[in-house]
Amino acid sequence: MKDVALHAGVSTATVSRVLNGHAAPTPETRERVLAAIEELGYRPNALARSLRTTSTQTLGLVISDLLNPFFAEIARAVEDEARSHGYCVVIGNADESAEQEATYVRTLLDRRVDGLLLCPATDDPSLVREVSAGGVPLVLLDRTVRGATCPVVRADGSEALTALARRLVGAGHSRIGVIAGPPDTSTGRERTDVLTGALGGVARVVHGDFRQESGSQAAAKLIDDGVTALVVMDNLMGLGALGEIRARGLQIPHDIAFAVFDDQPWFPLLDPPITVIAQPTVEMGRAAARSLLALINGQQPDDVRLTAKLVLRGSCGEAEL
Amino acid sequence: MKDVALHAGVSTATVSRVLNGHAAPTPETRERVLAAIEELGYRPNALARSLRTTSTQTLGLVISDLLNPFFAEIARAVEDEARSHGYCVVIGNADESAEQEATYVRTLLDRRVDGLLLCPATDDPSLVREVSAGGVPLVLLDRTVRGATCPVVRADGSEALTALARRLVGAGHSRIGVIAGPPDTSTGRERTDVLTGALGGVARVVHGDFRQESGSQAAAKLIDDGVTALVVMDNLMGLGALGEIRARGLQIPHDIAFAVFDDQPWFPLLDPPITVIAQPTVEMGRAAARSLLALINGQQPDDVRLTAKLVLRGSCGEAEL
DNA sequence: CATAGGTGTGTAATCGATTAACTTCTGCGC
DNA sequence: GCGCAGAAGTTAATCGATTACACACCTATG
Repeated sequence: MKDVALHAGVSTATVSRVLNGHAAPTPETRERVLAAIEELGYRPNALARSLRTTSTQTLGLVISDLLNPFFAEIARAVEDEARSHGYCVVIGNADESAEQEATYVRTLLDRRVDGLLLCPATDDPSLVREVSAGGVPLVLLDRTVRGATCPVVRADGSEALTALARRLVGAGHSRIGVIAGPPDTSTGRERTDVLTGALGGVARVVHGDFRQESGSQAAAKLIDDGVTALVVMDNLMGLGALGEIRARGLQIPHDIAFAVFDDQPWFPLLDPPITVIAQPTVEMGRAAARSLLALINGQQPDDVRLTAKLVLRGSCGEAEL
Repeated sequence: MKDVALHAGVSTATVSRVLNGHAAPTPETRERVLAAIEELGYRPNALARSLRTTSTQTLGLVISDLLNPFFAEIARAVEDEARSHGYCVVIGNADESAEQEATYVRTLLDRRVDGLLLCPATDDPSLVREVSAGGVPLVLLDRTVRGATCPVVRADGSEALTALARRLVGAGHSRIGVIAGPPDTSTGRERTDVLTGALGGVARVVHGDFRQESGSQAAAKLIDDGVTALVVMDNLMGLGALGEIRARGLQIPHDIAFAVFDDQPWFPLLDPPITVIAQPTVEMGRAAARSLLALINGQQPDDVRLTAKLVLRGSCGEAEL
């Protein structure tokens, strides 16, 4: 920057003003400075700027698994929305581990992100408190924690789950397997509670860890237990469960009815296509980014609750109804 | 930091020395400083540190599409490897657009990443030159550009493609559709060249843009053209092509043989399971990160060329052979 | 007992920007 | 011709770290 100033025969202050579109400089001076910048191929150092202004124009996003298309889609949406407001997004992969999550959150805070979007790995509120204590704007996404005091953006699947339960029971299933998420995540618990509530006594619940492998294991257990329908609470576990069903040569929906929470582009391609509860991932990501930006600008955004929708495709024997 | 120094009754220099595990401080001083840090909940400002040291301990990764599981997996691997060496990764989403790619690259450079990993959207070398001119370590991943002078990490599918071609021709197909990537990407061209070369005159090539929609359109065109086999050069286009095949009620492999470049976890679940050429994504990501770190440390890593493997599953009528 | 050599700390310059406060210059009114 | 307002630009402090150099103190040595 000093070089540019020298080259243009002005002071660094003037260069800075030109760069930031500030009040003062004469059109003529401005030209000279821009020419010098061009000629020297100068690019301002974002670190120095941020240090001075205490604003990095960056949001942090900590998710539990980049490989899960659900989170990938959310990340993409967050990024789009952020970019359209001049912000960058730094993504952190917690790998469903509370420790890694904490590590990432601290790293991001150390780098002075202007705000943080978090999909908490567990419902333990201590990390959230730590962030809030540091005064950094925080929005929770997809999952919440106990006694959260910050805005939360999530999808509400109650209606869809209830409708699904009604359908399964109506179709005569009297032993229905539920592959749930970890009981220490809000989504793991809430979805399961709603579904088992709606199913009455016919539900058999096994908890997985939101990963493919746990899906197949849980499916194996439930099938051995004689269930005639399987509802899986996450797409990766759904993938695992499907594998197990295939491996055993069971026919969907004849031998077993099947449904998954969270849609995937390839679900319609299976035979039969998979019935799902689809979450509005893009809207969730955008809404979360918007809430965070509002928070950064000193506003107090409300919680956002979007509704997930039941999409009937055939894997629960809809044709037969 | 000044507060910590005051609190511990030492100078900021000493605090810094304790923080960085430097030679000097007495165990006793060290204790006092650590206690003060603890008490005040002090965390060093990474921006200031980076400004001073000109090292951010951060790698930039610019990929063309986070929603493509292929890139998501690579990103994940890069991140793992980087983290294990104490580096963070900032991911940028170019959306298969050269402009956005350039924007992201510049943003990352402005933030002074220590090195850059790039999956170039086109084979135009100007952006690569720009980065190199800035003296920032750069490694290309998955794709290369014309006259690249930096290390490149990619998967070689020649053998697999040749084997696949032999199989299809051997099975009697005389009109084989190829859905290729954009001709201005190195992978788009090279894979297609190898395959069409091995197929002789029976290939019908349509170029897509690595997105689902273009896959269905290309498939429609080729099927109308009467092909009896379809090879798709990327998993997203493969998804689109599959959709088109299903929509037309065609049976794989009876009515049409089908294969995809790049494996996906759900391909084995289809009926029949999809024959693919599997790329070693995780190894690609790790290797790229390692090459970049080597470059940062002043070494001169070689290009890395991993081999993609043909996985026969049935969608090309393997059972009948 | 002066002197050299080590140790542990402190002082202050530095990284590259932003910006408050100040200087200079121009033009205008009386 | 003097004073003064307002515009254009400069000087220098600042953000929060790192680190070269200086300094004080201590011990071993000739």
